[in-house]
Amino acid sequence: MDSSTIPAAISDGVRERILSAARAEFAQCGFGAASVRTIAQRAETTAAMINYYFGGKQALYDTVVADAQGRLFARLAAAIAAGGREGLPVRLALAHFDFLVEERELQRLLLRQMLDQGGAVRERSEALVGPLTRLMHEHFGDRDAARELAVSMFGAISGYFIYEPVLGAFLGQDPLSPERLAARRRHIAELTMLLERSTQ
Amino acid sequence: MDSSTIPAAISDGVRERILSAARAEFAQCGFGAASVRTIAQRAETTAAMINYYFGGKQALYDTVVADAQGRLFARLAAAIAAGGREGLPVRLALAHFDFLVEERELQRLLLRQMLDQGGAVRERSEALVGPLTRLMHEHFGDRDAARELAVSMFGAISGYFIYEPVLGAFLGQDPLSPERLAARRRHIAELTMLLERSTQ
DNA sequence: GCCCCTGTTAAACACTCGTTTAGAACGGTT
DNA sequence: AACCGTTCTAAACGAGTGTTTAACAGGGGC
Repeated sequence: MDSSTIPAAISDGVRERILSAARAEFAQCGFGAASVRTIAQRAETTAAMINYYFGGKQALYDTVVADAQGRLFARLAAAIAAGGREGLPVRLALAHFDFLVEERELQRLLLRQMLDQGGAVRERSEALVGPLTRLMHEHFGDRDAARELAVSMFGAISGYFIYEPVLGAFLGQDPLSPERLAARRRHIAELTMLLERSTQ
Repeated sequence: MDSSTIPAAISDGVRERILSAARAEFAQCGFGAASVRTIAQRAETTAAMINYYFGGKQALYDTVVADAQGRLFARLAAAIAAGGREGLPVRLALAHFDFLVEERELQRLLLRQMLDQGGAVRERSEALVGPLTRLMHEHFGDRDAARELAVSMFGAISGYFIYEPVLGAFLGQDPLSPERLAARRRHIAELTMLLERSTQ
């Protein structure tokens, strides 16, 4: 919610306002249910401006999604580049976790993209997953067990946020409170180290 | 895809045809992007029949979602009721895994529901999560570590299917092939036992 | 002065949406 | 026979969809 109003007031470039409004709206409603008029209203413009700057609803969506994918990948790449072999799994896991905490909007966006256009994601995923996979192989080899564990860790990390609406009843407290997030972060780090040891 | 055509041919009750067409369409497109006319076409009827039998698009959606939630919960409850304390975590994990393998459509449906109407899910989750949580507490006590691990396991299991479009590039093979699914199932069981031991 | 280009607006376009309505067909009851 | 409720169809309704269009400002170059 903040990300559509506050940045809109700071930078008053129409293109940027549309982009951040679209990010919020697409994340909230998905591509099909989002309306260009609503996006324009959030960006304090008219719908025609969206076509003027981006060429159409689909092109705007593609821009927003590519941007989000790039941001997530940059975060993970930075975690890999940060240090040596030591503690890399924990760095990767925590980078993913922190990304999801700070950019919950982008997670919704990318999740929806996976649900809506799984096929399109499959085609483009080579460019995104390829480099990350290669870097992982440099560090861990290409053992099946390591790959399997990596999938489990990514699922465990993002699952906490995906199932957040249901976790309140399960955990007995707000899953997104600072204390809860800190506890979850510790758990993720410990779990990663435990699993790392188990493959050695 | 099959679930909309084959069952429609078997049972030719209009109400049932609409239900299974709606399940497929809502899972594929989400509530907002799905169209009652498309659903009617899949069910070989007219859109007016949807209002005649269900009262409207929203009511049809609610029916479909409640049915899906009930099916998932029944599966998990059966896994809990199946035996004693011994091996319960593994039974629960594998029940969840098998549910997702057999009913991928329902997973998409419930995932979308969580994304689209997180608030509504939060309200209704007590009825769904409550009994399951109570049963878990009977078996594991209400230690924080056990709850945290349960969340991780649910995430790891469902994450495999959520990220399926991307996993092909990461794993180097079709994530949904029978051999791959069998390997993943073994991994889930081993992982669950490993984590169970770690909390004792 | 005039002209061109960029940014912006409001109106209109054709279309789809969910829902409502009037009426027809049908089987069963009286 | 006439009547009834149920099931279904086809058409229409108003609202909202993405996109296009024509007109309009305003600044810089000639």
